[in-house]
Amino acid sequence: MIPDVIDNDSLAQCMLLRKLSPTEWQAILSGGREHRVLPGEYFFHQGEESNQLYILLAGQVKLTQVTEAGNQVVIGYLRPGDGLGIVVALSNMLYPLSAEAMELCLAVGWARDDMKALMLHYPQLALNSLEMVGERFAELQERFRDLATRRVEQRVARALLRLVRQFGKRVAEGVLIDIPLSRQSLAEMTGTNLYQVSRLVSRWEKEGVVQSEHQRITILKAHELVILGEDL
Amino acid sequence: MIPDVIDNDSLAQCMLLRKLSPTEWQAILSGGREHRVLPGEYFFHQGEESNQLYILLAGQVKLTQVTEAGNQVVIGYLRPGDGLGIVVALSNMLYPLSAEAMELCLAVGWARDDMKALMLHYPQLALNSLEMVGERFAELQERFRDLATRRVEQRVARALLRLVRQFGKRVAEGVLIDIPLSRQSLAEMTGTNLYQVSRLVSRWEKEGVVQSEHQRITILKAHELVILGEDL
DNA sequence: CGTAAAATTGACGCTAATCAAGGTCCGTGG
DNA sequence: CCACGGACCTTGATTAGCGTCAATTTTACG
Repeated sequence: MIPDVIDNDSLAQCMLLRKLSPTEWQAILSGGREHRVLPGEYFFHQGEESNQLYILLAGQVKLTQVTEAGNQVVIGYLRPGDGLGIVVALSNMLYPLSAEAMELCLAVGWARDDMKALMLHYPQLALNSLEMVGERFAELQERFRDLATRRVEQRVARALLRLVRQFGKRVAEGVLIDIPLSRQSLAEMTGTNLYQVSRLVSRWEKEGVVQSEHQRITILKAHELVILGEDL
Repeated sequence: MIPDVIDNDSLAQCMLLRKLSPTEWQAILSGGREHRVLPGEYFFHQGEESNQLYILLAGQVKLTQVTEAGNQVVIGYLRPGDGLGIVVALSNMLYPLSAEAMELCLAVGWARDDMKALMLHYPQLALNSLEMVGERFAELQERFRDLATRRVEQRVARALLRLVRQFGKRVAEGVLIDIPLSRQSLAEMTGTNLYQVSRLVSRWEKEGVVQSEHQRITILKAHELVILGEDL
């Protein structure tokens, strides 16, 4: 049974459950299990058998890959309402990446076969999943194109803008990216190294475009970043 | 009505229709329309409203994107059995890329809403779609990681190996990549330019790893390419 | 046979990765 | 509360990798 922590408001805005009735929510959710994951712990690791999929209800999650050579790549970050391992688990693949909780996370998890059964019974569930995957797919494609065609400066600028869209929080001076964000992670998102990122952020800070503290970046002039990202 | 050209054999191996019965195939296919697309023509263009989705039955299709700056990126190639615009159309997005027929193509196309209705009626259809998307997603993620962490030489080597897996055809000397493949296209797949690709292919040809004619590449020593792709 | 597209090769210059050295911030335990 | 260690960040110098331009050759196709 799903605890009271999961109120109807947070469920209503979850894309997986759209166009389904609250009574159907109950049926679907009771097929899953509640999971709590502590900061620093993992939902799953790259390379494991994928037999479990989740919907994140609270907390932030970081998705990373490691290459054979040991290089890390940050695939992205998740917010409440996002899905974890949905396509992967349904395709019987190994998890292609690791999902780490950046703070205390609350999620609902289903066994692969249970979710398949649910989807066969509530086809709208599968349609919603397709839509969720579609958005993620589009974003990955955009980032792929960035990596293929743009220079480091533009890629980092655009990565910051994406993070603003996802985690932006209005503050007095501008928009704060409300996750702990190291130079290293930004580099791993944009296919470069921490040195380049550090240089860029330092320069932008001198120019008054951004403002940065330890692991925190605030965008002061988003329009400037847009221009930098477009390459002119 | 779907013509006889579409025999049961080619349908049986189409992932979209797996775990469905031949009578269900008929119902699903009769909700769609047959399309023929001539070489050089397009299923759809980047930026158009996506209200149509397809399953490719015969022919090869090239997926490309253009950036604002005018750079082309090759997202990939499709074979018979692959889907076109499935996620995109179901997510009510604009087509994020263009799909060009490289030869005479035969496909079944559905209107977005018709396919949604079919999926609600035959949930297995939606599950199969999710699985198809999953594979494509994993491949894109792999290529993203390549772009983020590997040097040009490795990326091109690995792109060739992927193409071998997809379009490889055993010939006397080795494995032919059985699509017209220009240096330019190979460059657009790997985030570099035709000059680098030309140099690499020339060198590999001197070393006896590959053999190339106009727009055709044959891999003679795949294991060598694997080593090059791993970076040692 | 002529034209346009595709491919080759060399030279040059810039971008970005790498290495090194030192500074800053943070949580932990004495 | 302060000292310490580890993670995070900065900045400069160096160099390798890569993109770009230019000139030429090869190939396909009408």
